[in-house]
Amino acid sequence: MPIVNHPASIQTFIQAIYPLSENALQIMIAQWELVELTKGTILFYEGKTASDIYLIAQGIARAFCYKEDKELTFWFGKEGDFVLSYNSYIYDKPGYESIELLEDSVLYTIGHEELHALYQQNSEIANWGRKLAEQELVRTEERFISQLLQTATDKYNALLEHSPELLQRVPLGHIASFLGVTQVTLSRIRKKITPTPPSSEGVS
Amino acid sequence: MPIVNHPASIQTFIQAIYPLSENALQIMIAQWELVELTKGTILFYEGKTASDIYLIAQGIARAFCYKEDKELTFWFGKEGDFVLSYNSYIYDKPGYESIELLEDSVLYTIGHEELHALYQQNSEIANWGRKLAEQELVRTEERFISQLLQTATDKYNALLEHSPELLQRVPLGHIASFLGVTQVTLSRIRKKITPTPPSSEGVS
DNA sequence: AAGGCTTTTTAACATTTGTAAAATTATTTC
DNA sequence: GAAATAATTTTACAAATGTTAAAAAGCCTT
Repeated sequence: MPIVNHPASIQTFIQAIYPLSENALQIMIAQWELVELTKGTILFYEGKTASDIYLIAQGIARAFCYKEDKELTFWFGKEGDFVLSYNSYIYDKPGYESIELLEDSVLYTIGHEELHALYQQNSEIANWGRKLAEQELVRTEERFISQLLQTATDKYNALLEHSPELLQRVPLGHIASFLGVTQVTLSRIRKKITPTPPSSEGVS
Repeated sequence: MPIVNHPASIQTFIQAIYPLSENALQIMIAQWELVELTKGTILFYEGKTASDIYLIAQGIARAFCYKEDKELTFWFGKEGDFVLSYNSYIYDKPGYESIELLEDSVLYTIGHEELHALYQQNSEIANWGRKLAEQELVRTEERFISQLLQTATDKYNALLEHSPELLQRVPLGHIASFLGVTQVTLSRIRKKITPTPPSSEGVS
């Protein structure tokens, strides 16, 4: 049984970054390949140099690195997100993070060389690549700022509001490290927010 | 008296991002304008929408935002760095930060519209813009990761090693907030690192 | 070089978060 | 549906950092 019946088409995801003409779009999508990968698959290994880029059509992924021997999750990607190790890709050097699928997933993929060739050959696609990097930059900067400005409680509430489904799909240990606290602290936060889980009796 | 006698030329700074052909380079630099601005000048105001981009030829700047009523410095720029509020520029919305010159400075500047027009008209410049965003992304991501992985002591030592001049040019209050701690904590860190400032007597 | 301003350090205390281990709750597997 | 496994919460204590205020050191300016 396929993981999804009707994943959003790759066109939709690509056009969401920066609109391309029909011609540029066709050149672009011809280079992407559909793959289905299972939960637990590592898309990118720490210490390796990036070679492939992914686009998530269905599924969820996380990027993490190690502090001492604890895993630190610092990024989640879901449908419509592009997956690559920018630090490895830009400087063509070993990356410091691993990227793992947290669900059975459907992805589109393209090699770095192929994408780079498209950037050189088509100026619309070059501008598409600029927009992708710019959007990713702003997302990263906003996370960085929120790390500075917001308490873990603030950030947990923001998650509750903007990505409630993430809390359903991802173990709390990963969420805690994403918020920059231990799981114990996250538990304390959750307890404060839901003061006493109301007993089911007496609730109409 | 000019602030500098021989600032590095704009060509050098632009080519450092991504090499342009002589033709593209000329198109590019024709649009940039030289300005001298004094210490304390605000290049970008929180709440405003970005309109100009700067390149620092000589000087130093910081980006900061407010947490309650304390200033939080989260970025420093020096010679060769480009200055813009990406979050405001990308989505054409009010930015959350202000950017201030910490020294009398020499800068090159261009309007967003002009640069955007160059991206559309010249594919080399579009790829230049992609590279700029990608490099900025990696810098931001690396700072974000170091915030997660490193203690304030680690980060201070890294500053000492990689940007010792920054510590000379910038007040410690700004450095402390850049490292994500209070100035009191930074003082404690410095005390540990330089256990007892050796008295000048007896030192040959 | 004396006074006034700013920057940096120190002190004492309160608060928060981390650590490690146990207890509880959910989920899976047979 | 009982046992086994994994995930989450709780507890008690230790360690690190923040807060507020005062002291010390640096620096301009006259």
